[in-house]
Amino acid sequence: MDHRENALTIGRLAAMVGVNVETIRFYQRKGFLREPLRPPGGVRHYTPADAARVKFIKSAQRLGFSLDEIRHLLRLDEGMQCDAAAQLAAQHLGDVRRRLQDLRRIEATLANLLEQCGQGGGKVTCPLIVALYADEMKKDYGSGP
Amino acid sequence: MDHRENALTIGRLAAMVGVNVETIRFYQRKGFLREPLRPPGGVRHYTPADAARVKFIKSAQRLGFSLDEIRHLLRLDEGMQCDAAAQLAAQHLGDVRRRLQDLRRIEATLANLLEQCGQGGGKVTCPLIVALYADEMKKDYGSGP
DNA sequence: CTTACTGCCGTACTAAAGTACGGAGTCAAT
DNA sequence: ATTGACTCCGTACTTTAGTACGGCAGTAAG
Repeated sequence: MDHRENALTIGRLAAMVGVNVETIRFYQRKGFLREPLRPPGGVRHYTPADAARVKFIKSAQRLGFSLDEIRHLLRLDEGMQCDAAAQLAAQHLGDVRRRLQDLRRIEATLANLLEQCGQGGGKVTCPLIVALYADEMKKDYGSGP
Repeated sequence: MDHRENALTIGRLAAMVGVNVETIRFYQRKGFLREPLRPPGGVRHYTPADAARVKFIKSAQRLGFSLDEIRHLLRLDEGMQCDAAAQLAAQHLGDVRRRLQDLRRIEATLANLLEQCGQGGGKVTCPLIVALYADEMKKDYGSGP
């Protein structure tokens, strides 16, 4: 009773979640998706659960998790260990906040530089470039990765 | 009168700016650094200007410019075209702000999720994981790349 | 029956920004 | 003069997240 008409083939699954077919195959190779049921013909067909899983992956990526982190999350999902997931997420939140700080600093610097660029009408040297060269004095190299 | 004692060799330059020797060579291959003076022996030695240039690159990277963008910046530097540099920077500022927005959204979501994780003491399902699965409903796939 | 469309598969390729390696050559000091 | 550290050079490898390619098989329509 598995009328193949509306079977969820790889192509349909891919279209459904908005990814490339190759991406599905890639996830499978990497173990993010289990090998789905495969009736005699050899054509895999997927379940809505598979679609959900891929969507999960994509959602987590949108939240900035790497595939490696997502792999953990999925493992946790299998066991539903809330606290472990929360810990992972907390760690990730820390990362996100650090990146946020960096970006804010960058934004301020760039905006500032651009403002100066606009102002100095008669100056010969570009404040942006000068600032980048000057920046070297204010940073300590060797501490950062 | 180039007493080799304190000549800026590749190793010293690298240590000075806090990068790997191979990175210097890499920059050279990619045209970010000109081939430096090379007295008979074959050992390059660099000038403080080279160090400044590498530091420029690293500073710009800290501001989130890619090497490709930095290449432009450096070309502009050679001609000191302030307005072109400003335009490039403005464009980049736009990028930075977009990334900032994304990150802020991510931060809010994660923080929210974590808060819920802490609250629900007796719940079986993890809000984080559930939310990631649920997230699929709120996003439109197919519009983004 | 032929053409077209999918699906399946392994393999190879992409981009970015380096890192690592192995065999020479060179330099300063012991 | 020989050691040990450093340089030079080209080539190959790394990571992340996929994409692309080319050949073959099964199904559906004309």
